[in-house]
Amino acid sequence: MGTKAHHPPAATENRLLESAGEVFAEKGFRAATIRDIIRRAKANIAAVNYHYGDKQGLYTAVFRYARKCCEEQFPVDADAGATPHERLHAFVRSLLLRILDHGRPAWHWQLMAREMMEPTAALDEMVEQSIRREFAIIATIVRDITRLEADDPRIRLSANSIVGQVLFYRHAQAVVHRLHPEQEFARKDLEELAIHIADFSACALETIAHRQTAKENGKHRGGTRERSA
Amino acid sequence: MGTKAHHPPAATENRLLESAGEVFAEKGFRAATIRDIIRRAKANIAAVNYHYGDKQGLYTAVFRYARKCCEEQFPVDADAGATPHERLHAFVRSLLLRILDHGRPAWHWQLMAREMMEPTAALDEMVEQSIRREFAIIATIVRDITRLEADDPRIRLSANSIVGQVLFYRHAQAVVHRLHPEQEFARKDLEELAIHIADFSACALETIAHRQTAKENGKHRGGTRERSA
DNA sequence: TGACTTTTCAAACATGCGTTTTAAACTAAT
DNA sequence: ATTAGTTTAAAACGCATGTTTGAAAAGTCA
Repeated sequence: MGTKAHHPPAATENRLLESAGEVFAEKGFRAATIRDIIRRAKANIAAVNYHYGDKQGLYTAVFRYARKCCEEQFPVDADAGATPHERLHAFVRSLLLRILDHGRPAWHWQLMAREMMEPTAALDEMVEQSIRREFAIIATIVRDITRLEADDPRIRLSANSIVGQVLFYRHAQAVVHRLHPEQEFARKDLEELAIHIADFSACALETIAHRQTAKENGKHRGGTRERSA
Repeated sequence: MGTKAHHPPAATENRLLESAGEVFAEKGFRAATIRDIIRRAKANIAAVNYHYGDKQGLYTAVFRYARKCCEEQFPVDADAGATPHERLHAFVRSLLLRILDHGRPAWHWQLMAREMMEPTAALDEMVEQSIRREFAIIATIVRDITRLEADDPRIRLSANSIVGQVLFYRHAQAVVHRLHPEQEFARKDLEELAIHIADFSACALETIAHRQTAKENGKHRGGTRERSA
């Protein structure tokens, strides 16, 4: 069986994390079986108990590992220098690629999507240490484009609208595949998708911005035709 | 082996479907246990095997039942008479309420959301018999507002963007709750949400429409500043 | 009523799961 | 080489689950 180096601390631990990540993302916590995981990792069944206590311990370890990997691979670039529209596109593009790129650690965001839908304690950690920061970024971009007051609820709602457009392609991917089989998800297609979503959102935000400036400049001209139900 | 409902019009069968719907939506197919289902339905454990063959059979029966209920409760109203903007709002509002309204059969769309994320054969049936029709409706609305050619890919993308904004609040509900605890989801809040999403989308679509008419009216003026990466 | 079908029931079965146990293999320091 | 400390290995345990079974109950129709 030759290849085990012991000093490099945790050769099998890493294999376990990788395999477990795949399986958890693929099948979900409950449906994932330890025997499947250790088989892919070429480890013994007692390894998970020895290293992580139990299945739940392995899961949280995998989740932390996934977060670490994501952050290393896609550092949060506030990129304050570029224009708001460029930052909007960069944000959308980054999120879209992270979520859909078939790059190697494809299971990271599949895990996250599962947690969003069926939250465990791991989601709290993720919200506080990652999502909240990301949301602040997109909220700032929205504010820069619309010139709305910082506490205007439309900022939060618009940020949700932008993120929602992106996440749609992860959460409803199966539906999109069935509905539009011609839609591919290669790198090139993702770039086009990012352009559309950023453009669609920018159009909406700009209109909101125009309303805003119109309201500020000429208050004598009654309200600026707010669209309603 | 009887597959048919007989003289007593399936009293336990209905209880079984309702209970199973709750449990499947709550826990997912795998994590749901037959013993939990039959306990809530006050039925015997062999009932599911007798009426539906096995767990999988019960699941597909539940799924069909949920679809039937949804369609009865929210008939697809093309409502061709109203203006495109009104139809857009009606569509968004209808989808949002279906997805998030805490009305009695709240588990229907939770099931659907699960299927979107972890598709089984049931999803194919759902796409062909429900989703495709709904998508055609929103695509028509988008086309009416933007005046784009029927086969312009932007129609499909924009429809996705609209639906994505709505579905976000179902798929990422747990994140929204943690990120913005002040956001409530009572009926009133859902109405406001629907107005925002419809408005946000209408703004984007109108800008696209303006580009379109500008392009048609004056071709001498080079392209209308298409936003790009 | 009495034969016949349909439905309900309690119990058991078989399997796969997470976990534990016990011992062996390996490494590193004495 | 001996020792102590880690890591891996194989087998078994206990339990929950989906499923099956065989009979009792309820219902149906002559």
